[in-house]
Amino acid sequence: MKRPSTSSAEAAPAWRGLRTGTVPVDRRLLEADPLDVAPRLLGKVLACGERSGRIVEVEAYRGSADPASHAFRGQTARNATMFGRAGLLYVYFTYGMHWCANVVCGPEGEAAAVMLRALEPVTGCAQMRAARMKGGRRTSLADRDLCRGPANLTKALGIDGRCDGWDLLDPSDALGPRLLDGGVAPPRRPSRGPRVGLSRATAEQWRFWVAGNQFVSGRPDARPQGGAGGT
DNA sequence: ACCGGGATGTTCT
DNA sequence: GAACATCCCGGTG
Repeated sequence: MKRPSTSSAEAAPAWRGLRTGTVPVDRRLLEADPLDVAPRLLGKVLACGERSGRIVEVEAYRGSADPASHAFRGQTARNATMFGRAGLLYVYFTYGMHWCANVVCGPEGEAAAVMLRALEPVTGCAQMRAARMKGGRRTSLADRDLCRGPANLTKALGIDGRCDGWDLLDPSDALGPRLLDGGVAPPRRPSRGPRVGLSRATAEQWRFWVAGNQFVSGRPDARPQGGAGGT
């Protein structure tokens, strides 16, 4: 028999199988420019109840300096959380049916956030799958697709508008959404490119992801760094 | 593989 | 009234 010995095409992430970790992310890490925060969130863990996943893809939104940001034209009822302290969860509703989750960063009073676009599931896959398939017509869902895409990951973790403004770094809360540091260093050289789904500021390369990771949304890395050799 | 469109409702012009 | 930080399905090569 020919067993698929998928060698290079499906290289497993370095942190596969590592523990989730229980230490909240240091808030000081988030009190910086979202362009610096975004790549440093790669490898951190977003958890909600028993469900958790490693962050593998993010986008930076730079508030008043960013025409594509919800906060570009100032504060409104929807984006108020973006102006809060670093570490809050900004959740908004879009396209009439989807929720998207962001980690607020920067100094309080300044609107800045990092949108979470994809997670690599770590725990609670069964719950995630149940949440994703609820109300849908799907009959199966691969682990790889559980938290792939910003709206998919919120649905998988059960995050919605009720979570807007939640403090992700509150160690006393083990049921709501939280941001954990499992001691895994972010990739030394993350991939980056334009943000997805925008009509403004399309030249900015403010999307960051773990190179070659299978759980990133969109198409996998066409070229995993220096792949000029093989076929 | 790639592209096009529909679902669905809040937000802002 | 248009746009929207999306997703899924079905059509076509």
